[in-house]
Amino acid sequence: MDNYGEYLKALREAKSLSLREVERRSSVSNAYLSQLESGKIKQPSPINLHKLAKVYGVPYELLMEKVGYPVPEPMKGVSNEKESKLETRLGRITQDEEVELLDYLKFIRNRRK
Amino acid sequence: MDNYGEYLKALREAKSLSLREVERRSSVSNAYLSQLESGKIKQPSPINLHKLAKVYGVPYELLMEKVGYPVPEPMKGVSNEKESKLETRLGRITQDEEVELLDYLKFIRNRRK
DNA sequence: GAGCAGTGCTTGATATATTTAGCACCACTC
DNA sequence: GAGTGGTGCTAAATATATCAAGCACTGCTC
Repeated sequence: MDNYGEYLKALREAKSLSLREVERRSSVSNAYLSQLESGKIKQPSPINLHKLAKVYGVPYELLMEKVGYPVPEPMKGVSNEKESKLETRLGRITQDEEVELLDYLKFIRNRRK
Repeated sequence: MDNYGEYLKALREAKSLSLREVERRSSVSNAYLSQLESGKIKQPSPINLHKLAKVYGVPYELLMEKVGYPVPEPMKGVSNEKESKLETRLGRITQDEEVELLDYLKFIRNRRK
């Protein structure tokens, strides 16, 4: 519910895309994208979130959650549980998972200014 | 995509609830409910859909789907685990980063099901 | 340095979501 | 049969989402 705008901006910058490039790929106007990123839009349409999720390569549900929309139950347990060591706790991860983790880590690190 | 309004109306009538009773239970105005049921609203907020799903006892995802919103797709290629040394690829990660990555991985894995 | 294409951003216009206030129509009770 | 209180529904008002147009700024090329 807080700052999903900053999140979107970080995603875009992590991929080095301009607002107009995202507009081309998602059919969401650059003007609107700018407003999204600066926190001027409270409840964007799930349809647009879905388009952006595709362009940025992040799960649609994650964007929904960031915006503050309810997310289907099976995915509710995103947040908390006790974990310890990375390798031991993760076990083996798939190629796809690794790609996503790397993307996400890049996002985490770009987040701090 | 067509007439989710009729569906909502059928749900309400199946429970023998009046518009105002649903308003009481969901905090969605009876006026708006009426418009929803008569097909005058194209894209209701997921938040309201979630409220109604609760009142009517149907899965939130179903309402989302009926309205025409994208619903989370089960991950397509869970594909073969190509082993990798995660740490060597990620480099050194901080404790905070690790926590976030673990949460995110949990999210990824909960997503498909 | 004029021209041009790209950048993020704002503004005004239009569409749509949602609510408040109120209608007209039923019951039922006194 | 006037007076309640319930029903679905609508109109007007407000809020918000979204886009088209355009601004001011940059960097590049001739």
